[in-house]
Amino acid sequence: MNATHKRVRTAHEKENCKVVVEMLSRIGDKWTVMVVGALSEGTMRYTELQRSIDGISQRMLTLTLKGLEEDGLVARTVHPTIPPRVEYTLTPMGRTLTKPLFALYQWTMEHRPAMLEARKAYAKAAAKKTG
Amino acid sequence: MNATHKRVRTAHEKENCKVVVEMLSRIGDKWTVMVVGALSEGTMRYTELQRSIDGISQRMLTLTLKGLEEDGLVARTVHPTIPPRVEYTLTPMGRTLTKPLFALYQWTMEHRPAMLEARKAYAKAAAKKTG
DNA sequence: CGGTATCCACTACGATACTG
DNA sequence: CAGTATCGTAGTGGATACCG
Repeated sequence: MNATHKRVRTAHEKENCKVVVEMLSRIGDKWTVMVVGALSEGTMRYTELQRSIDGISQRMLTLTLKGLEEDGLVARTVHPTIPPRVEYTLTPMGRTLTKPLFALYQWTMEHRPAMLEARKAYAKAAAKKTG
Repeated sequence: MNATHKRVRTAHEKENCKVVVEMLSRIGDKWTVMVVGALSEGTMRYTELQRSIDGISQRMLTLTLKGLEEDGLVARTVHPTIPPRVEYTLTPMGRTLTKPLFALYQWTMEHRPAMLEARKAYAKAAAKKTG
């Protein structure tokens, strides 16, 4: 609180917002969330991931895994056998990410129906104006 | 827990993952988070938002606000004065969104240093390989 | 003031082909 | 099996100009 009528400083001040945005751009994209989700169930091989994540291309799987590895969220282990066996697993830090992701999941489940409703209502209102 | 060595069913099963992804694609993008962050401090006018969100274009501000309004997360109030005065505010549902966003913010603050470290280490390791 | 409309650059991504 | 390399395209978003 301060003496003026103005706001208190919250977590949503500009600077703080930017780091969330920065994070979201790295971990909040479609494929990254899917990969983290898949790996949250345990270690997986490249092809397993590809099969378990519907619609992902080799290119995107590779890029996504590289990004996660670069950020220290996923560990890559190569078993130098023939044929090669490469396993991916969440690092301890990577595992902690599932918690806020789960918070988002809960929020989603709780509010998705209302949002879908809102969208229908919005569409209806727009249609009324147009037609 | 179940009898097999396999996983228990978690929030990260494919289907559930998809709704999180779907949500993220609507509320997880750069500008949406910035707008929600700005509005978490209270009602704001269009131009105020534009000034407070660094680098946003009119186009994106308008599109983002429309999206949020469509989803029932932001309410738009037009005061038919001259010059016009349009105010945006988070709906009750919109305000609940700040909570999981805050969880993400906390995670970010906690793990960002480690991630930056990891990235440096990764870059160094890559450089060593290349020569 | 609070937008809309148009254009255009950039990039993200899928498809495809090839490799150790 | 686990990738890399290349290409074409569709969508994203900034810049600019204009409107009620």
